[in-house]
Amino acid sequence: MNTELKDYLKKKNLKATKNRITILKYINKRRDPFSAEDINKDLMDQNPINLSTIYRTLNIFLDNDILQKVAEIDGVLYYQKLQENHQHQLICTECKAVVPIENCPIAEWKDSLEKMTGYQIASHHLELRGLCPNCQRKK
Amino acid sequence: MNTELKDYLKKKNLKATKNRITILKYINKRRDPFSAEDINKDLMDQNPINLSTIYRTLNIFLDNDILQKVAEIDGVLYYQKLQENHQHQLICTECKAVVPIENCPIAEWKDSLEKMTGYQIASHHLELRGLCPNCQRKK
DNA sequence: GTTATTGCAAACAATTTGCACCCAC
DNA sequence: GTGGGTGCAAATTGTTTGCAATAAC
Repeated sequence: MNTELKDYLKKKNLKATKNRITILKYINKRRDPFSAEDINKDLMDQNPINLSTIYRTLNIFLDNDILQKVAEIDGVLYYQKLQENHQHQLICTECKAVVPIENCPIAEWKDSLEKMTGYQIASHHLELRGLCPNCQRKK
Repeated sequence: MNTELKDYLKKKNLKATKNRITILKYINKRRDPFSAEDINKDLMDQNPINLSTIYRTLNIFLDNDILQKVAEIDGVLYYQKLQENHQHQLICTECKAVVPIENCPIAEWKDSLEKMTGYQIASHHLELRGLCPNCQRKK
């Protein structure tokens, strides 16, 4: 049972505990960013896991390139499964729904920006905010 | 003394207190993003101001379009004087030097993104990171 | 059996808040 | 003089940590 996930963790030199497998499953299922609190609430009924354990597991998953931080909003960290391809977030300011954006115009802009500034640009972080179609209707 | 700053605050319907003028001066001088703690440390010698007061003042300045939040890093909020024209930050990962970037490719991209997603995009936040010319030489 | 992981409670750090005093108007 | 601004201490909130019990190997 869950042999695949167990092997995945072991390949990363992580002990395959019940909690880690539960959290890993959760991460794999969710397409949008989530917080530690989200995990805690969503697993409460089936597999309650202590908040400290969730935080510790998230940090271990970050270190092992399973997860990535995608935002920090009002003092809350949001995570997402590490994406192979570069992507950004479009967040609804009302309901907090998130749309991942795949194509990004920054790449093409990078060269000219490096020439202008002399900087050697290594990475960037882009967050867009607005109203989702649903919340527009409610206004 | 400081008549200009006093009038500026009064025009915004804010009482022109000593603390507010001191903080306003600080904000006007600084070109790069700063935290509440930065203000506290930098004013410690000349004009010590209580941290609560600094936080309260920053929030009032945010509400009155004097300030803007520019980042939230490791649980710390960073602010900057509200810029008339839209701008972003290019931050050196070594020495933390900041170059403000005036032109931004997102504006042109906005329309097509709104069509694609149905979102009504209100704002965006872009942060670029890399090595400044100085720190490149040192490597 | 050994060592890493877990749950619990306590610690932490940034920010906010309640309250009595004080200053700008 | 009055009401908003301030300092102080205490509360709050998300996250981290110390420690004893436990589970993975």
